[in-house]
Amino acid sequence: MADVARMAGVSVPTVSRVLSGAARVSPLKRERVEEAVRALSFRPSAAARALVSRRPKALAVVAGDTSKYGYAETIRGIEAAARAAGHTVMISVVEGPEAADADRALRLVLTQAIAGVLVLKFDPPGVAALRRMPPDVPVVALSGAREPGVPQAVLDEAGAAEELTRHLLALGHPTVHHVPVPPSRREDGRTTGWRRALRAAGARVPALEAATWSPHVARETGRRLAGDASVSAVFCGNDEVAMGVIRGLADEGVRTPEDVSVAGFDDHPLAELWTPAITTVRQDFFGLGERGFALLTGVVDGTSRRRFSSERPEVVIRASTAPPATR
Amino acid sequence: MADVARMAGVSVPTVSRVLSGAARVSPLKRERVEEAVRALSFRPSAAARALVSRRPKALAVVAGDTSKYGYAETIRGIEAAARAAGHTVMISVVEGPEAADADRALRLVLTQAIAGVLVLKFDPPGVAALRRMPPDVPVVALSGAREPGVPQAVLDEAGAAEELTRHLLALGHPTVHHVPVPPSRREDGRTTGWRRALRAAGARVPALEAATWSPHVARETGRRLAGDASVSAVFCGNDEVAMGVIRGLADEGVRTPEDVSVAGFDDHPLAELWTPAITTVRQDFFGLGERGFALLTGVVDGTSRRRFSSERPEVVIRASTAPPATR
DNA sequence: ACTCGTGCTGATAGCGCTTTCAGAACCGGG
DNA sequence: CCCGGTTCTGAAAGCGCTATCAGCACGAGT
Repeated sequence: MADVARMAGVSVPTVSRVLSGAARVSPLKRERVEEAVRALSFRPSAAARALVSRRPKALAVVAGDTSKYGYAETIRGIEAAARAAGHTVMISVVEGPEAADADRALRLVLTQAIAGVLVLKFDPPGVAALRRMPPDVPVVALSGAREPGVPQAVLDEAGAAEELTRHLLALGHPTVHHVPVPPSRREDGRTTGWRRALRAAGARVPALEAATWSPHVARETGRRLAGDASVSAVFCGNDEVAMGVIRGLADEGVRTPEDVSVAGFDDHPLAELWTPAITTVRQDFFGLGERGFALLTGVVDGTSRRRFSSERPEVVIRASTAPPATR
Repeated sequence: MADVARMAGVSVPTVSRVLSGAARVSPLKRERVEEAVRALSFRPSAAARALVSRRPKALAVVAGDTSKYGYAETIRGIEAAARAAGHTVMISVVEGPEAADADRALRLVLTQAIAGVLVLKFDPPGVAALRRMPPDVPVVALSGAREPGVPQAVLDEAGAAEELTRHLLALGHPTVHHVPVPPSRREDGRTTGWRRALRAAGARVPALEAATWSPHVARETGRRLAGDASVSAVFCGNDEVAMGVIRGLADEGVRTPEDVSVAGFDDHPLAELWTPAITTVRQDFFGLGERGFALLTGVVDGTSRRRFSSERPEVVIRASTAPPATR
């Protein structure tokens, strides 16, 4: 910066003022400084800037996964919003549900100069990260169900799951089986909504199938379900699980939706292309990420009192759900 | 750090030595410092550290996308390797193929204190980012085809694509049509391999179908292809495109693989679950990310002279390819 | 007893920037 | 022509850490 100042014939603080755009500088000097910056292709050091100015333009995302559809889309939304606001995004993955896993992931980003942290609280590692977060770090959680505590952006999954389950019951299914994804707390919002709908309709509440994120495991579940004549509709924790279940049923000659209806969750980009096209709930993960970022900036600079941002996802009826077979 | 020093009854440099683990400190003082660090839950400032020590433990990933399967997996691999080495990962997305898009994305991370940059050169935005990279920043490119210039970790896509195309020809198909993904350079490695196999076999080289990343666009392509009796085998730029094509063919009553064989690329987690299970090429994107990180650390601290790391993906034959129909 | 390592420790000097703060330059009004 | 009020500018003081170097014990060698 001293080089730039020398070249432009001004002092270092003046260069700083031009670059940060904070204070007023005469047009002449501003012009000269900008020219020198270009000529020397000068890039200010964010490290030095963060060291002195105490409000870094960077944030960290902490998550249990980054490549699964919902996670990846949420991160994409965060990144887009952050980039638009001139913030850099750092990512740290929490490998497992233990406190030690969370500490390892957090240490990496908490030593960086960051304005705050966004935690993807979709699974046990995310919950662990949130629990281990030092109290002095601004944090916003992104999740599928509102909980007291930290500020959070949520997708009201329980409400949508309830509506989707009602849709299946309305088609005439006596009850709806459920293959959950691994819950982040005691019970996933999707499972809660499903249970609520069954209870409200006075339907039998079947035991939960084994929870999984893996479509391959879900395929096994589908095969098993094919042998159970009491199964006429299955609500899956997400679309990938639904794809596995549909495939597993098909392996055993059970057709969807003619013999068994299957519904998913998330509106995965491939859900519409699946055969049959999957009935699901459209989740705006990208928007969730954007809302999370907005919430965090509000928390950090105190411009906003808002601590919650909720959105209700939308049920999308497609071909994988139909009235029960008359068998 | 001064507080810690005071509490432990030592000097600030001694605390620094304990924390960085670089120099020798007497066990007694080390113990006292560690206790004080815990008691005060002291976290050293990475900004100050980077400012003075000049070799930051952070790196940036620049990519045209982050949520598509291959991208997300590669980033996951980078993050895992980086985290294991104590490095923080920053992410910046390049929105479009223009130099201005690249500059915007780069500015964000280049001002941060980073050891280097990993560019995902899978598409035009990635290429633009690479081109706009200042020469003084250590950089490694990750891509599907080796090119002169910067150090890079590659997946030899051309070789694998050639092998896959040969497989289709060996089944008896007179030629193989191709739906490419948008190429990062003049021509994608997958397309090159396909062309090479056709030429070597003396088969007719059909005109390329419209390039796309979108399975929905590919579905349209599939519908169109269904009307073309000369089409008996289709090699798609990736699995998602293959899924779209299969679905489009099915829309028009054309069965896969009985009427038309379809192959994909990447071994997407859902490829095996698709109906029919998709013949594809297994790409180790996670490993690509790991290799990219290793290459970058070698470039940065000069411990390694290696500038390339190449791996040959493996063809996976599944149910979507079969001998041509005798129609 | 005296020198010479050897190991550990602390004072000191920055890293590259922003933030006071005081001074210079200029304006219009009395 | 002097005054207070605006702008603008530069000198100086750090932000929190690490690197350097000198100093201090201590034991071994002469």
